[in-house]
Order: sequence, then structure tokens, then C-alpha cells
Amino acid sequence: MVSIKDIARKAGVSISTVSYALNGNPKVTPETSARIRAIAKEMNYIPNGAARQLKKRESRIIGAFLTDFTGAFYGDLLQGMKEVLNRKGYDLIVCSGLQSHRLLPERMIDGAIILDSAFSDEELLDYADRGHRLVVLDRELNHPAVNQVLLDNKAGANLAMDYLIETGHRRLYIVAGPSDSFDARQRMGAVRQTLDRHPELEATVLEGDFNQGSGEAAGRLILEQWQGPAGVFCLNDEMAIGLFNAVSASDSGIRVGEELSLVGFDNIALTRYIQPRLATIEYSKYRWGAMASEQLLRMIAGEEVEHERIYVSLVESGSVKDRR
Amino acid sequence: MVSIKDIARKAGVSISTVSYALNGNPKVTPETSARIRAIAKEMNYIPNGAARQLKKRESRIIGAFLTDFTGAFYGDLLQGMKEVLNRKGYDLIVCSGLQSHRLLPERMIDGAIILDSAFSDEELLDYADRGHRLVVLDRELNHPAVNQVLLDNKAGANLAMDYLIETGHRRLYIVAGPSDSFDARQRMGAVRQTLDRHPELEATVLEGDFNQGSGEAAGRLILEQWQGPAGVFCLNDEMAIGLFNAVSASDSGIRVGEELSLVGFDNIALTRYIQPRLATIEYSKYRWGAMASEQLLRMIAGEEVEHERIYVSLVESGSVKDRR
DNA sequence: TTGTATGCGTTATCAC
DNA sequence: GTGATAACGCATACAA
Repeated sequence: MVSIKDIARKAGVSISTVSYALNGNPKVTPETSARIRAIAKEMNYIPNGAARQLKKRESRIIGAFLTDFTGAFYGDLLQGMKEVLNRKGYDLIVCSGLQSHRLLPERMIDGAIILDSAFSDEELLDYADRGHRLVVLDRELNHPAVNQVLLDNKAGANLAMDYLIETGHRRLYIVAGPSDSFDARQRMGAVRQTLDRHPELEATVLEGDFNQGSGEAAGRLILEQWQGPAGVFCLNDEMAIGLFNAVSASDSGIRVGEELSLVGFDNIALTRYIQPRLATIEYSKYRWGAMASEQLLRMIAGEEVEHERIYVSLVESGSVKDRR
Repeated sequence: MVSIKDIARKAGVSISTVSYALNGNPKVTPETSARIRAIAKEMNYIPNGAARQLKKRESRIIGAFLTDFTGAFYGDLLQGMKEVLNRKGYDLIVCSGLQSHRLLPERMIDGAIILDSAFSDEELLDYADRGHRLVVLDRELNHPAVNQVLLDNKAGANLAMDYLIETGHRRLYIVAGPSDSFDARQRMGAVRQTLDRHPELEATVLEGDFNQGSGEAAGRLILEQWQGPAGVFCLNDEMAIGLFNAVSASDSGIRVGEELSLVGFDNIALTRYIQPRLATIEYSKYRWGAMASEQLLRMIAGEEVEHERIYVSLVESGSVKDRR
């Protein structure tokens, strides 16, 4: 491995001169600088990251922590993070799993974006206390070193519920999400508020875990105890797709967009592949990721930042029938 | 930041004793060791990754490089990589984009798994010459420090073509892939061989880029010049889905699984969401990733490794009609 | 068993 | 303008 020491020897100068030349310090004359650069290139020199990091106390690497790697879901989100970071000379690495948590306290990364329920609040607060900068996308956490960029889940759930109610649905089913998901809890909270305001509605809450399987199960359950036209709000699109499949595959004759109206949440790519297209709650995942990166870089730069919110909107579609 | 120096001071011992104790070196007595560990824990000590890496010349981090983050495609692949690595005490980080290439030559990672056409062969060979260990999933590259774990694309393409031919299709369309994709080139090579062996077939090759849009375009083209029942082999599932959508959306009356038979490649999750289910070429993405990690770790351990091949199989389905 | 000393490759502060 | 030299935090050969 070739180091600045080797270059210094070959160039007949000291290592500090090499360091200056390579880092563009104007103290060194253009001639020596050029000569040193030429030699460095010729020797295929590449600086050692660990050494520089040890000295400069920064790696210019940001870590994004996800619960798992599955899913079309994360593509745009990560792309948004990456583009902002790259523009500022930072790199993004994506991590998953308990083992990788070490990267943060060991200071291999300059900050982290968290969308991973495998982190406990305590763990994150501990890191924050150590001076690490964090942006959380999946929880509320108040600490000067932690910034929140959260989805406006309540507004989304309200949009979905109002859509079903305003199109004349009185019998409703809600397919819930896992209790360890912040988004699921927030969406469910808004649903319950809406239901409280509308005692005339006949509503049933079914369990769900944000995966397709639970949507299918919910779909079968609804068909079994079918009592006539109904509206279903699945707290995410995955489950809505599962429910759609279960209903379509049944021999009940009941069809989504006719007797059964269906709304999801997230606007994943799959929503376009079912007939009729799935009504859902939409937001820019790219923007979510980009915002997270921006906030993190601001914190690293020492700026004060406020929590941010990602706004959502309703995508109307044929999966909801107007019964008025 | 608390370092072993601080611990040493507080414990009244030297830094080497602290280092020994923390690393479980049996030279230090159980009592002092326990005392030092207690103090370390109390002080919330966490070793500095950069310092250790600089000294030990390893990070126990492996990088997976992908062309982009989009896609359900990568979930299982990355999961396979991660589980194998974690079991051996390594961590996986996922990277994308030109900027992140630096992580390898700067020695932030102990090795890399490449599925990213943004790397040129020359660049990879340069890294290999520097002593970095690589596993490539998307090209043939012969170098002692580079191992190949490649899909058996030829077998897959043969399976797909034979399936169409054996079910009695004489008019064939092939939707090709991008020329910068190794998999696409290999699949196409096998297709051409098959066509050479069957001069009685009437075959047309259409352009494609592995994205849905090009599949749709190909679908529309086929419908425009429709000459009766035909079989279509799309070199990947994404394009097959696009083609399926274009045909389904048209008012031609032609249906997939009837007049038009369709086969894809990859067996992505989406293949189950169309009616009829898409016939395709299947392989275990999990196993592909796991194998890549295993090979890389073997190389890092200094073992000799042979190139590996991931075998594929045919998924028959209603999207291909038996015309015999 | 514990301590001393050195070096990993870099940056940066001082002299000269 | 250039060159010694001292850190950064850790691991380890060797001395005590």
C-alpha cells in the first residue's frame, strides 16, 4: 500500500509538503505541487480512509437504517437521500439488522437516518447523548441532536376515511397495522377520532401487520360475514393489494369498486397493476428522503432545525364506488 | 469522547492493560479485567472504528454495490448476503452511485460484491490489483482476486425458448435487453443459438431496456403488425409485465395466454399479480446473495475459490398456451 | 501479570 | 515555501 510517506521519499520532500500539495494548500509552490501530484498519480496513490477519518473526526458517510431490504417501497426514498447527500460531498450507505448499529457509536458514519423499529428510543437517545446526529422517520423523539421528518399520517387517514364517508359508505372495515409501527399507530388514532365523530357508522376493525397475507385474511373474513355493500380502509397498500386478491379470487361475486370499496395508503407502484386502480394516499417518497438528508446535513453543520412534516394527498380511483 | 486512555487513567493501569482486558487477552488477571470492563461500561466506552481499522487493517464491513436502489428485485438478494456475513461477524452496507466507489480503494470496506454496470472492468481490475477482494455478479472478469457468481442465463433462455417451441409456437418475438447488461447479452446469445437450430421458426427481435416501458412499446408493435398466434419471450419480467399491460389495455381482443403466449425471466413478485400468472425463469435470489458472500469471505480468508453458477428453472403457467 | 514504546496513515501546528 | 513533529485511538511486541 502506497502512502504519502512513499510519495515524499520519491519526490525528495517531506510528508507534510505532500499532504499540503494533495490537499491543495496554497502554501506550496505550483511547481512542487504539480510534481507531487504527478508522482502520486503515477504511484496510484489513494488516501487511506481510516487514517483521515481518525484525524479529521469525520467520514463524510451517512447511514440509512432500514428494518429490511425488501420492497419497492424504499427505492425512491433512498434515491432522495442519496442525491442530496452526494451533492454536498457525502456518501450514503444503507444498513439493516442489529449488528450494523455499531457503525454509529463507532463513528464510522457522521450521522444516521432511522426508519427501523429495531432501534429502541433509548438506544437512539443514547447515541444522541454521545453527540451523534440523527434524523428519525418513524417516531417522535425529542432531543437537540435528533430531528423528526414524519409523514402526515393523520391527515392521510382523515382523507381516506372522509372519502369513504362522503361517497356514501355507512358500513366500514378498517384493516389495522402492527403496533410497533409509528405510522400504523398514528393512522389508527386518526381513524378512531373520525369514528367517534360519526356514531352513525357501523365500523369493524380487523387486525393487520402491513403485509399482504394479513390483507388477504381480512378480505376472507369480510366475505364470510358479508352483510352488503361496505367500504374498506387498509392502513397500507400492501394489505389492500392482499385484500383485493382475496376478494378477486373468491367465488362470492363481490367485486372491488362495486359492492366493496377499497382505499389504501402509500401509493406504492403495485397500486397501478390492479383493475380498477387502487385509491390510496400519496406522498413523495423522494422528497421524504431528500428532506431527511437536508435536515441531517444542517444539524451536522451546526444549524438549528425544526421538525419537518411530509404532506400527503388523496388519489381517487375506481376502487371506491360512489354510492350517493 | 472516551478512549482507552481515559479508562486507563480511571482504573489506574496502563492503556495496554485496558486494551488487553477489553479484547479478552488471557494475560491479564480476571480481577483487573473485570474491574476494567466495569469501568469501561460505566464510562460508556465504545471503541473508535477508524482507529481500530487503521491498526488492524480491516473493517469487517462488506459493501454491496447496486446500479440503483429501486426495485423489489434486490430484497432477497441483499438478505442472502447479509445473513451469511452477519453469521461470520461481518456487516453489509449497500451502496449506489459513482461517488461511493471510493469506499473500496480507501479501504473502508474489506471487500465488495458488484452488481452495478457503473463499474468498468478496468476499474474493477485496478482495485483487484491493489489487493481488494471482489465478487462480481454481472460480468466475467478473470483475476485471482475476483470471483464470479453468475446466473445460468443460457440455461434459462434455453428453457424459455424450448417451452414456447414445444408448446407449438412457430411465430416468435423476442424482446431484448440493454446491451450494457451482461445477463441480457448472455440470454440473447442463447436465444440466437436456439433460433439458428430452428430455421423453420419465424422470429422477430424487438428492442428493450429491461424496463416496463420498453415492454409496453414492444407489445403495441406486436399488435400493430399482428399476423396470428405468437409466442413472446421477454428477456426479463419487468418488460413482460409491460407487454402484458399493453396487450390487456388494447382493444384488439388479443389476450395473453390465448392468441399470445408470454414468458419472462427472473420470477419477480409481480408475476403473481397478473391474470393469468406469468410463465418465467426462476432462481433463488437469496441463494445468489448468500453464495456471493460465502465466496467473498473465503477469498478474504485466503482460500482458493472457483467461479460459481446459480441454477435456474422454468415456471410453467397459463400465460403460455399449448397449441399442439 | 502489567507497563513501555512503537506504529498504523493522515492532518496540522509550529518552527525554520 | 518547506520540514520536523505531534497528535488521532488503538493494538501489540517486547521489556520489566
